[in-house]
Amino acid sequence: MENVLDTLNSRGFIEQKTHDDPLRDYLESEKVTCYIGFDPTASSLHVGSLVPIMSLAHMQRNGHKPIALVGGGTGLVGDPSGKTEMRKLLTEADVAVNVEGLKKQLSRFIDFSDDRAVMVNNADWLTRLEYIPFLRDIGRHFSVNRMVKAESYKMRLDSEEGLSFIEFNYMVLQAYDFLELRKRHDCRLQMGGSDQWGNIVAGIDLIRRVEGNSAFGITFPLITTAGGAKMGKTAAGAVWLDPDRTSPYDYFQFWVNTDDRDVARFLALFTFLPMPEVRSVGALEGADLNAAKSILAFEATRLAHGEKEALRAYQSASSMFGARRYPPGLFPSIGIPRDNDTLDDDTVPQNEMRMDDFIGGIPCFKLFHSVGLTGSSGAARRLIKQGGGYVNGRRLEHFDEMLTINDIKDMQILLRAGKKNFFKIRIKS
RNA sequence: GGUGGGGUUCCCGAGUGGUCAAAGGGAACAGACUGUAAAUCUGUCGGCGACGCCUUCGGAGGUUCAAAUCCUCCCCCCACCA
Repeated sequence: MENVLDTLNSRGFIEQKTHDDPLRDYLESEKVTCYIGFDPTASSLHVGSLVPIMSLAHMQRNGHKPIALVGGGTGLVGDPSGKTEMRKLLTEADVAVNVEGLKKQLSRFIDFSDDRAVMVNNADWLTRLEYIPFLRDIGRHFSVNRMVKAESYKMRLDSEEGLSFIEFNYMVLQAYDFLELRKRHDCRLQMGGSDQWGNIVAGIDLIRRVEGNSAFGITFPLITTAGGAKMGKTAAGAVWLDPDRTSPYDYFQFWVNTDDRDVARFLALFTFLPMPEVRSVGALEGADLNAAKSILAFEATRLAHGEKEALRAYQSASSMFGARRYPPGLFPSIGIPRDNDTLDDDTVPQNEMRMDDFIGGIPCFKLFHSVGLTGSSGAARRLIKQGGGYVNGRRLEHFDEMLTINDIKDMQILLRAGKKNFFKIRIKS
């Protein structure tokens, strides 16, 4: 079997790693256990966490055993690495709720059955630590001189805001996690975002000092879009994996809107499609790339929300924007519908209104606002004034145009804001 | 604890009595161009059925015809000193 290191490398997961050859040998010679920590700062993971998640999934597919560590303990402290501001401290209750949410989502990507992967919560050991023994046993291994020089603290040390003592301790706690997992699960590989390098190396050092064992680390590159922005953010904020926060349809659309230049890279990172097929995308140009974007979106949605939701989202998009034609040779290995017989657009945002509501007529800008297509009715006015408001495909001329029963077509009214934002009102009598 | 510097509309950041819903930049949104892309150009960018009214400049009071701007107290941040 291909070394998982090569898999990760060819797919663009690796930014930096410790011990080149020993790490390779380690991964080749045995079934290893590796871990990544996830911050329970919210009750849902978002697209920004997908790289670590996928890397764990690759590990598992290659026969290794991943540990997903949920930072129920470290979440109480807050990681300052690479951050310009201190985070709001979470309460224990918040963290506990969030941990539950994360577990559920990770299970979609990683198989936790039969001990094939493990989920742990560092609150189990961190919250029981006693200060003095901890300082004497662990703290003595850390050099403040070195910590102060760590890149991860640099930004904060240089900033106006400074670095509080609680955050300064974060590195020590994360290093301790690694040691703990080494003891409990013989885990000797930690992975994480590039901002975690300092924390990971601190753990490796600690393991060596305490146990004399060597341990390894891999970091992932920070994924940015070709436009230079941090990947995974939209106007509405983060793109969440929780379907209640970001609907499968929006999730699908997020991926469809990928920049041309990012398509192949994202297919490699965020799907399991075989690399030879991914590389073939590089040959596509212009509008043909859109088909590849649909495939990226379909696969990404399928992984996060399941096949059924992915199909629904795909079909909704097709009915709103028109069906795609796929070059026949493109991605033979996936189950995206090649014909569009069974269109079903019921994942488009929608609500129900009564026929009676339209008898007196409703000013269109009010309606745009009330269904949530705009944030205020003033914004709806602007939208329509600027020519961005549509009803059933017809551009609205005036913001105060009245919508009446005559605008109901097939017992529905389709509103559109701008090019891509649809809302369907279903009418019941 | 002392001294000094700060907290402005999503973010950065001007503004030190009226001309301020508050410069400039970024982000965002819309339009044109396109391919549900990028880049570019144009417009918008607190709320309100809206040439007017209402709410905003850390919080609470006060001075004034008039306050983001002046005064008092309080909260928070930063630097240096202790």
